[in-house]
Amino acid sequence: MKSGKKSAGTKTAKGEQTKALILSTALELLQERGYEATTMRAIAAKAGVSLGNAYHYFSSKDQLIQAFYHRTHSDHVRVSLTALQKESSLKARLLSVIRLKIDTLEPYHEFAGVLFQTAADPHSPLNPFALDSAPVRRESIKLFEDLVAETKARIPSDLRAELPYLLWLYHMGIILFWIHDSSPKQARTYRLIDQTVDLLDKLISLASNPFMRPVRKRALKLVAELKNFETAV
Amino acid sequence: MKSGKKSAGTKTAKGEQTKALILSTALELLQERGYEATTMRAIAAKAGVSLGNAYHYFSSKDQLIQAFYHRTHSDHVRVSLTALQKESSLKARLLSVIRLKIDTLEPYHEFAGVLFQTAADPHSPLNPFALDSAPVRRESIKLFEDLVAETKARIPSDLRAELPYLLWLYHMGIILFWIHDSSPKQARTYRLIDQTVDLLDKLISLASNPFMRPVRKRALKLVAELKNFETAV
DNA sequence: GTCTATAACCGGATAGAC
DNA sequence: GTCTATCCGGTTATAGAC
Repeated sequence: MKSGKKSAGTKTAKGEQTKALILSTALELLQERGYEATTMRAIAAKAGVSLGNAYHYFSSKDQLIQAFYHRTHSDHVRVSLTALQKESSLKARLLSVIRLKIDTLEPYHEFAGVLFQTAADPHSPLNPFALDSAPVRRESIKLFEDLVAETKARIPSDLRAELPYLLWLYHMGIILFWIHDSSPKQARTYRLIDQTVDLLDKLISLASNPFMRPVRKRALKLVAELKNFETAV
Repeated sequence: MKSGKKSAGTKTAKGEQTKALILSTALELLQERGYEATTMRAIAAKAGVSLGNAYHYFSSKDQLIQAFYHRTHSDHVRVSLTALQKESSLKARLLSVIRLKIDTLEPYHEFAGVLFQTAADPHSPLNPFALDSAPVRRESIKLFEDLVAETKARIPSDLRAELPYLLWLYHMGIILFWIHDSSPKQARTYRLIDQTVDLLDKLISLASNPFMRPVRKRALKLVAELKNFETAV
């Protein structure tokens, strides 16, 4: 997955319609056949447009995948925000959000691998070491900010500040595991989530302990540096 | 990067030669021009063989990249083993090995991204959640076993058992960072290495403390499970 | 049976006419 | 905004040479 150029702006209502048609067709095919078998030609044909026209709206196959990612991301944020209203403890909140993420992605397990190969690409919006510039990623981390903000757990402010990013990173790790998980209904991933959330909760308490302060300070300084990494080339 | 079929065995001396020629030509071109610009046709042309012949020895462009990875990996193991003879503390040993890894990869920074996009592919030998089956990966972890084995730091045996895998995972993370690092001479990566090794050393001591036993036990059980994950599809 | 070559296929991407 | 024609490069089929 390469960094994407912008897709053509849709200036007219008709264009908007065509674009939406192409995207939904692509999603259907991706779900049915997986990534490789879903050729741009097949998408165009099924959507009843020419190949060239498909490229007019999505400048690459990647753009289509990005668009897919946006969609699942929005879905996830929406259901998560609802769920968060029902939970107050950090642990319960985190558990909900992560489980919902996997629930959201579930229909696309077959081809999700391709999506996250992206994380290794310096230009990807999922790049874990990039500045906050990519909107998807910023939004994605924002969810974890909300998650942390409204919990009343006693967490030192230095840790609290970095926790959203750390949890986002953790969630990326879970997704990576899930991609590889071929157990029935991805049961292993859900088990892993239960166990890791439990552990994380304990580790956060531990790290909040005053006598951990020096190590914590040092670790957090590192994390901040990691994050504010200049990726511009 | 897809999982690779086996390349044709080289049965004759001449074949061996041709194969080596193609590989070294590919490496040159990759270093000169990067991944995309190094087409199979260009490799074949520069090596003075036909396209079909190149494919006889490397059944895909991927295979070529894998072969490259093997080569840098062997280089790294070799220099690391030498370096390890000079260091006894865990911290110094780890620092050497990780720095040398980046040194080894340095000439290929330009196109390394492609290489590690692979890690997200369930069939990749770099897959962090696969069984130990892939030889490259097993060997790769073996280096960290050697690293840990001959250090006399007081580490509880449960942690000691998982430490090689954990350090390998850490080293993969460093590589991921390095791929994204466009600072001059990748200075940021080297700084990150210094800082993280320092921190890891402290964390290992901390985790070795008897009062950490419950958390440690729990975390290690998780790690073992993570690792012995059945990837077969 | 191992090598080597040529020709073709396929799918992502682009150019340019309408 | 839409199309057709074309490029380009990974990959495959296949046939002849050692």
